[in-house]
Amino acid sequence: MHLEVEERARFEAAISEVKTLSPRQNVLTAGEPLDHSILLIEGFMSRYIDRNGLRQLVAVHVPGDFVDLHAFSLEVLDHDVATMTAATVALVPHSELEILAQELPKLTLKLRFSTLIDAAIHRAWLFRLGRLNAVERIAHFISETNVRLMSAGLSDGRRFALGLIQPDLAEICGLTNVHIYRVLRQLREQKLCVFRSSLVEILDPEKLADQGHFDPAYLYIDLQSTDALSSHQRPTK
Amino acid sequence: MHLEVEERARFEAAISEVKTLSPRQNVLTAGEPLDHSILLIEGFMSRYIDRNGLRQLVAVHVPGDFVDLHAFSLEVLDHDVATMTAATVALVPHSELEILAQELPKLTLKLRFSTLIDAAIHRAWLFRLGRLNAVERIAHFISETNVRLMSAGLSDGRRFALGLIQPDLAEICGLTNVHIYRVLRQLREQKLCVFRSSLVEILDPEKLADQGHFDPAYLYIDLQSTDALSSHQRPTK
DNA sequence: CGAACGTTTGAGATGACTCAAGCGTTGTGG
DNA sequence: CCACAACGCTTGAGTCATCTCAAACGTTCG
Repeated sequence: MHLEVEERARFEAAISEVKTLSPRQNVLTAGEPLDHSILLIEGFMSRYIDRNGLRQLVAVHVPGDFVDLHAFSLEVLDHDVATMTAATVALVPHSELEILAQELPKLTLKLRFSTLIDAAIHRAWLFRLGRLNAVERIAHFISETNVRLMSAGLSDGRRFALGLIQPDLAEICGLTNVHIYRVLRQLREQKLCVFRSSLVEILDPEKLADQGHFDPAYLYIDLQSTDALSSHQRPTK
Repeated sequence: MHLEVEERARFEAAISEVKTLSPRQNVLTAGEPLDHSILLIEGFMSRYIDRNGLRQLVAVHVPGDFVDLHAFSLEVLDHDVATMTAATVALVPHSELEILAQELPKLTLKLRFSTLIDAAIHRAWLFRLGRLNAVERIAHFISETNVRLMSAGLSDGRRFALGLIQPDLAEICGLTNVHIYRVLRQLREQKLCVFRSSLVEILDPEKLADQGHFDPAYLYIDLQSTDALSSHQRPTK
């Protein structure tokens, strides 16, 4: 998200606390009332639905993402939030967000835009789960994550660090972890990409994207320019 | 969505055109720039992703829903929009929405709230596709639709009209239409529900919801009160 | 050093798919 | 108004992708 100098300053002043979180830690639980939102500064976090022990990830967050900005309006979340790796987060009280909203309408537009991107990513995940087979799902996820991390300055387009393990991929792609292993082996043998727990290496980004029917348009990222915090193309309105 | 008298009047004044659409008609195409949003007044509409001929529905809209309010900020959609049945829609120019946003901040909050519900429904669909089997997916979808239609005053909790055919269910649930038939037969034989193209009859709503691991919390509907337009619980902020 | 957990591998089961065909219904044009 | 085409529904047989269960091995962490 591209912020003007003043916006950034005001936004940073609104942060009530910066916290370090340990890996694999539950952070928020569905149904809890919330009075602040979380900005992810470093590390990876996830949002997931857990019903009767059936766990499905609905989002993976990379540095620069607001993890639960939607809680500002919804007040209560319909899902849980957890860290995947160790993480640094900034807490922003909803009361401060309300003040910011009134004083900096352009910033509000940018924040709203980011919740809409979040929804667009949900839709891409729906396509992935509904219409792609196992190999294609993984290829799609890795391609998507690669683009998002490039935009955050955390991937060079071929290699990036990711704190995910095979059971995570299973919960993301609606598969079992045993099957994830077989799919990863296949991607390795096809020389498309190598997934080693904490490091992903994409050998052929274009073929991988093809295999996953991936087109980054829905991320609304201006691939020409990136900035440190994360760089969803800014709304022109 | 609950609107105050003034809000409703101003909102209705913002409508530039009311249109009747024929069934099974494409209305918007991904990538097209948009300068207005669509409010569905009567009938059913869908949003779907089509990549290389693979079609996946990402949303079904019922009367009272804004179909593409997110286009107001995104400007371009990442998916297509179509009618499922004959439909009546109201067009609201984005320029008018912008004026409304400035003059009626509370209305803006309500509109934003409705886009967040939209995202919450996406997440429930992710759970459905990622973690439920065929019978459970259909049970979940029918239970969800029942609650949404009750809230719109279009279901009594046991019967409702729906313009969907079996291939639609297939594209919603990530299954093939042949398999949809077998699942529907099973639901019929289990005396849970009967789906007859244009009429859905739920014989045991509670068991059906159980079967689909369905909990309506994510719809943020106040099930005590309903109103004609649609009645997402209004944000208190 | 042991426990917990992730990874790797195999064998067998099964849910959903594919292909194929007949039937019913709807809409349309002659 | 009838004939036909298009499309949805129903059914069966066979295939295949993914799951389940089980077990061994490696790694990390306390």
